[in-house]
Amino acid sequence: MNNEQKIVTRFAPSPTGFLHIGGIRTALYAWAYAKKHNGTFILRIEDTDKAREVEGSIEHIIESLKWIGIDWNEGPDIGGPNAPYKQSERLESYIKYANILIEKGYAYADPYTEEEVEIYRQKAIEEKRPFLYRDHRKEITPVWDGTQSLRFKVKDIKSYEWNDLVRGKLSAGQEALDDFILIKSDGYPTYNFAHIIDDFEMGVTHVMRGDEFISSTPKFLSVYEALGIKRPEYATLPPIMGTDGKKKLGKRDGAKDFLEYKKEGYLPNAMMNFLAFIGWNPGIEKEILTPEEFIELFEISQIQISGGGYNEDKLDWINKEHIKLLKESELEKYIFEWLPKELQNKKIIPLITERISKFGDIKNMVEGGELDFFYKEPACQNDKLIYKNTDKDTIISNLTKTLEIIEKTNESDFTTQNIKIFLMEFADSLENRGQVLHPVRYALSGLEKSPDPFIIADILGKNETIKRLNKAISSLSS
RNA sequence: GGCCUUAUCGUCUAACGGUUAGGACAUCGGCUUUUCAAGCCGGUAAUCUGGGUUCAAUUCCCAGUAGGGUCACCA
Repeated sequence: MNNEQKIVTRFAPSPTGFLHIGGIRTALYAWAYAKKHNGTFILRIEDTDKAREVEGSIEHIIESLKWIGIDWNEGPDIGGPNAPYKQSERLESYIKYANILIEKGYAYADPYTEEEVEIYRQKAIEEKRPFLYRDHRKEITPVWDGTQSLRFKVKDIKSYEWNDLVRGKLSAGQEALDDFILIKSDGYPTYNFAHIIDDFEMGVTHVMRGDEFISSTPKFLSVYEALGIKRPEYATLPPIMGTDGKKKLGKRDGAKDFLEYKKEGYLPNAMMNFLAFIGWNPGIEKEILTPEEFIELFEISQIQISGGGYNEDKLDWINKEHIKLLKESELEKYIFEWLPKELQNKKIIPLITERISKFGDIKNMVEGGELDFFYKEPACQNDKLIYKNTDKDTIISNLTKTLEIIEKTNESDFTTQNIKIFLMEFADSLENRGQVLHPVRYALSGLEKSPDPFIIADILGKNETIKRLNKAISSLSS
């Protein structure tokens, strides 16, 4: 039954800075597809543009992928049977295939300087027509000595039609075919050439890529034909649009470093879940998926065609749902990472998990200052201690009674549950519970909107609770 | 401008010729309630326009419109 080919996918970023969600999503799909089919997932670094290279990018990229939980079978950090995994270290391969193309008459040294070509290009732009280098071919070209750029020679100018796993039939006009550069004058290959050679040598079977590559596919196809090698399957992913829903998301228009999400306190599994659904949908109603469930459900045929924006509200919701999925120990670890030392108390965990969606992410929640009162004594205003139209003396009396209840409670019985039972018993004896619960809550938190008084008292502890109640009583009495 | 490509609630989407066009997020209302949040229940809300094809179009075809991509010694 298992005579199908081994699936090999890759993610091939260039080290020109950070990765944003678009890049991570491409990696995610390629990874999930390989995982699902027990295939191989390769991380390859496309560092052929030394001018744009940003130091530290590779480490940053690796950190981003690892954080969300994407791992690879072969890569620059771990090696593998097809090493090396940086294009800058694979130059001999490109030269080898470049020479084959020269021999076959499919490549020639560029007789023009960059400036000369640029003049032709500008003219084409002014005349609002596509620029085609092949319109300016020279009869005689120099022998390639590695100092000029090497161009591919299109012999058969035709329209191409090919099948895409996501989009189905795709096509391109003859204008998409041109004598493009294979090897730059600095000796490095262009993406257009290098990725073909690498994918071939590494045995890549499926390429997940953005729609910006549709137009250049005829160029790739013509190289495959010239070399007489088989191309991988293409799966074109839908673009991720910016929050405005219009322009495609890119670094220039504010796409953020993927690691920012880590800094804001999103869970990696939530991010994976969120990203998985931008451009893919399993067609079932379940929307909260663990990585294992995602891999199991993932199908290329269910990748979306049209582009979609992303919705940070939905990310917050997904994150909240994933928080619910955490085991107690994981939850504690996750939350404590974000809390100042003074707040690292097990009792605060339920309070945080139930209120996190108000803030979206945990970083916002902590920095929002809503938890500050736990370790900073609040400043209470007398009039705000009063519940509705209750008279002041009743409030004082209720606070005093509460104080007695608290003082009577043993240290060992001082739990959220017990405090609630004791206080509610008293509150229920009044005409309105708010006449005690409101002033107590405000006295303890100093906030008009806060968690309930029972859990606050529990977290504060008996002594601090007594202290704050006393303060409120004396403030009202004076 | 040429070429390529896309189009369902505000947003992300389901539907693969026949459905009261389904779900989720957001929003609105109700319940609960000491406030906020959470939770539960319910509501509003969509097939871009115009032509075909068909007994029947969200679905297939064509055009228009609007978006996106591409036309680098960037990937």
